[in-house]
Amino acid sequence: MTVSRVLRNRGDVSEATRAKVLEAAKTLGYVPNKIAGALASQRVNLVAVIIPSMRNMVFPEVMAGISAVLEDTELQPVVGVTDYEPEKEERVLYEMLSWRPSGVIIAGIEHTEASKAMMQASGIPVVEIMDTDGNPIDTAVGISHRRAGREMAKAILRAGYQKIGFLGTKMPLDYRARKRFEGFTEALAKGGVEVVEQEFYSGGSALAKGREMTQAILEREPELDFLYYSNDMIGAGGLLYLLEQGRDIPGDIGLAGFNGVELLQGLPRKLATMDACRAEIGKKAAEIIASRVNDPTAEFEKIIEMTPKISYGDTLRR
Amino acid sequence: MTVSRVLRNRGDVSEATRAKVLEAAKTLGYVPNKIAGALASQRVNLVAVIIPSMRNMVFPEVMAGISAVLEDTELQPVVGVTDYEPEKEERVLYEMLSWRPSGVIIAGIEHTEASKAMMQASGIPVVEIMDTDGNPIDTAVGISHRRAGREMAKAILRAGYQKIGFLGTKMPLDYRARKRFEGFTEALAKGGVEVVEQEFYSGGSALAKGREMTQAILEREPELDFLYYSNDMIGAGGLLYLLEQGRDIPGDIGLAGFNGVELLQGLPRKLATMDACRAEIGKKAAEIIASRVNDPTAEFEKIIEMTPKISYGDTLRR
DNA sequence: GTGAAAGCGCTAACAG
DNA sequence: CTGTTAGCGCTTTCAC
Repeated sequence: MTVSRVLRNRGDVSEATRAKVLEAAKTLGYVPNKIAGALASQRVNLVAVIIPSMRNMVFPEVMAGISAVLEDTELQPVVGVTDYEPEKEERVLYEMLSWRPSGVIIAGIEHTEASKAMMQASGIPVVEIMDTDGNPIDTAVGISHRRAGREMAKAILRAGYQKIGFLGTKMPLDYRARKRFEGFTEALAKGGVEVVEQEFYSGGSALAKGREMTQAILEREPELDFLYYSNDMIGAGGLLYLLEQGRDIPGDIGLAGFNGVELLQGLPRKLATMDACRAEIGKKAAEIIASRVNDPTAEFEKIIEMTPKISYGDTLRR
Repeated sequence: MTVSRVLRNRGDVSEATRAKVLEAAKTLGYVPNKIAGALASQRVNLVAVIIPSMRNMVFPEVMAGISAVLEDTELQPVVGVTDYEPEKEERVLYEMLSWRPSGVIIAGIEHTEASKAMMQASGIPVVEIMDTDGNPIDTAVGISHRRAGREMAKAILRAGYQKIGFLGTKMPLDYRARKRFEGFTEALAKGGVEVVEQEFYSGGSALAKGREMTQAILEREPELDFLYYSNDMIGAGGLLYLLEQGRDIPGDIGLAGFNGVELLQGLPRKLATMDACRAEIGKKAAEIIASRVNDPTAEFEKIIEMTPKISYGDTLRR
């Protein structure tokens, strides 16, 4: 009836009735039932955002980019977390799709067959973010992690480091970290250099783990002159440790991480790193969803690759 | 019809038909429409979780506690972010309630009148978390920040520090930080000590800001012998700065933060802090929601106050 | 400008 | 065990 029209500012309603309705709604604490609304109108202004974790620094920033863009639209993000588990991703996706969102933004480009089928069948725009090394279902926005690893390797070679160590997470399902490592070793190999020693961790405070791992790897292989960390947090731990040891950085030994986290600004030395373009990725992904929701017939690119830049900081010679 | 029954494992269905339905559903990539289901059954297995920010370390941990508990139930968390703005909280709440969730978990105990009215009128369990200094709508689970401030002040007095500086965020709407500060000054006053100097910041990398602020406050007031930070991140920045300056900690100058973030484990010295019981709060809040959803008539406590413990670390004399 | 009627895709309750 | 029926609270469409 008329009430519905007022609450949605649609159609012509006289000022008088309009005011009356608003008044009544407020005093009653009335909140319209979107479930019924969505069922009737076949429209849900929700965008499913599916990410592996909230504790990674990376994803809150992506979320911020998404929120900033969607804020100016009718759309709202709803997040689901997968803990890096493909089956959980599948469950979360199923759950979210059953609410018939207007679009999906999902981290990564690797998914189970069932997940891919669901997204394909959903008929809504799907944007896979963070990684462009693969075949997107619909659109992918991100960086090439393989390339990121290669670029870092080249910078290290240019600087003349020779005995390289790699420190990372023990996560078989972190495809992006793995791709970086692959690109890294591949480019080093081209320069005739190889990764001499590796160290992996899981769980615990990343900063503390970074210390421990750095100590451990150097005990096993004291001759290392460069340490490449799979994320900035463990890199920062390593940096702190080496400074305490009085090592000459970046002369005697160089360091680099990955991500460009804000935290690094406050460290005694700036860790070399590579920006993962998190906020831009979120922004772009949200823009794509928004525009395709408004105009489902519009053309769109399949892959949008951002170019991360190396930041040399104080731990990597030029 | 029967399809509905098998998809929900309800009622008796023969194995034969059951298998057939499942088969068909899978090949078609069929995802049931929860919107219609919710409308018909008047049940929505969603719990609205409303928090100020995702970038605060604090809230991801609370979320983890909530998720861990809800994982074992039918319920699912859906998060909304308010950016510490009361009107945004109001909008987010309205939006979420319009989807008729089974319960609400909301950070803080201060809300606009409209927000309170909505929650009251919703008729669903509401748990206000993080803060117990105030009048909960329904149930509150958290710590008393006023008390937390007092406890820290007492520890500082016991240790004999005399000239205290306070460093915090420029956030008029961070009620919890303010309550801590109030409790802090109040308890100091009882010991005949007062906060000699203050410094506030907003925006930027907390670690870097902690450095700058510490330098600034000590330039203005070099005699300070204790610095109380409103969060661990700026405290960590201050710690790093003072170590570089070669200051004797905690002899010459003491430091303390607030929150007990994991990051602190990896610093050169352990910053004194006070645990905010984040994971426990999330867990307890989710348990309350879960039990009240299962049995709406059950009795429940209005306020559940946790007791944070001081961790002296290496920056506060005993 | 406002009301009335149909129906969105399910679930619940009841028949068969 | 399986089919039928009547809504859930809105939006949409069409009359008034």
